[in-house]
Amino acid sequence: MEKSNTREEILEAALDLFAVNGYEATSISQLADAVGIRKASLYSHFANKQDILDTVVETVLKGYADHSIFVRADWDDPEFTKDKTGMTAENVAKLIQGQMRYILHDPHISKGRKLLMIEQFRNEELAGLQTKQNYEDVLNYFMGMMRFLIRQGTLKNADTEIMAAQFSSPITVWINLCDREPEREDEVMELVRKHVMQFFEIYRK
Amino acid sequence: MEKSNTREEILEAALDLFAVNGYEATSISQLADAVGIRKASLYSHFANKQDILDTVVETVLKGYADHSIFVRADWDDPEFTKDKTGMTAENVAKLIQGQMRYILHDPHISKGRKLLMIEQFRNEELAGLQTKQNYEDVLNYFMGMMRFLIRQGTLKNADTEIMAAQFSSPITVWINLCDREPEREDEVMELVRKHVMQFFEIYRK
DNA sequence: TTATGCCTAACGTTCGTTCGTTAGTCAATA
DNA sequence: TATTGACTAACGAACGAACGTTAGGCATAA
Repeated sequence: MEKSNTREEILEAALDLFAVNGYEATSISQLADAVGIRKASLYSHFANKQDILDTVVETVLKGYADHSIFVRADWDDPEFTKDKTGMTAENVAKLIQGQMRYILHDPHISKGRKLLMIEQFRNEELAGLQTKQNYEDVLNYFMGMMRFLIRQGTLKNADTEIMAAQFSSPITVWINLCDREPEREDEVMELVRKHVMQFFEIYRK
Repeated sequence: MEKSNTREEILEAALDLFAVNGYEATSISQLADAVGIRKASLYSHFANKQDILDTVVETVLKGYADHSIFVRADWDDPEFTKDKTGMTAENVAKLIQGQMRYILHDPHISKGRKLLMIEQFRNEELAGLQTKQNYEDVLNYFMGMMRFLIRQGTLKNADTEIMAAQFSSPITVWINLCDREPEREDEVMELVRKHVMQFFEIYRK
């Protein structure tokens, strides 16, 4: 018989449901139905409902730490930036669009993001995670990028924290829009292109 | 005997609870406890739980239509802009800070905003409201402002939709941050000041 | 044999909702 | 002025359904 992976299926279904309905509004029965087992069987894998949420969050967190674009980049490391010499407006626009497509469509990332959004006012731990992942890490990443582009002579010198906020915030807002209305992705991608082009224009040295 | 306003107290408490826990995760008993009556008494005022949500949303919507800064402004109307001649970077920064303080602290507005945020993936009607109120109306307002500032000769000519997105998105992101971590409001207000100053600088004609 | 994974059944609690009752208000009527 | 009846808003009690959780049984695999 195949090795059972029910535990992973439960976590998968839990993330699915929590990301749309939230933790409290998702019932053990719904979750069991989604997995295709009886609800009592869930307790062969987890101590209780809270344990499922904790494990889901842990998994999301680990996936983020392992795969996030934003925490792994180090714009002060020559090794990281050695293939970043052709950072024209067009290329950066394409880069950003690619990163957006990835974080919009990767199932774990997008559901994790929605979960944090939904639970941010009820769960203090998740509120902190939301600030770190979708604000501070993003801001830091783009601050590094701005410093690099200034150092390169592509952009003029200015407060990099503000530059990073002005560059990244429209993207953050548009990602949220796509999470809500996925059919607007093409429209948003065109806006992103225009945004990046115009940003490079106005900050051009 | 005093005229009873239990119905309004229920709606008040419902908005309170829905904005933090969401609709499904808020129980009729919690709501009754918050108001200080028995849960059966709620049914003297509303047909059922859904009716309470509908009325809350209706109320929030009406309050928004009546008081929103963003839908009432018409930057093409001379009557509206006649006292807007002194729109220097400093003055706009102060204006924005004032508007932010208002929408951050007005109880109805802030709770309504949180409710939309929490319910945006579950409730299609509220998803549409979220897009309209916190994206499209805001963008339109600032597009009008940008057109005005270009017409005045304060800012250089550029795609006003992108300008408005670049101007408003950091503000949107920071409002969300303050909703989650209110103690960072002062820090955010300083960022807003810097953002507006730098925006006027880079787009200066 | 032991351990695992899923099952059925049942637990006590809470859910949203309905019912009938009661006390108080108000206007019309006698 | 006093009596009546309609109306309202609150109540306690109870409903069936769903909640999260536990216990015990029964296969299969190690």
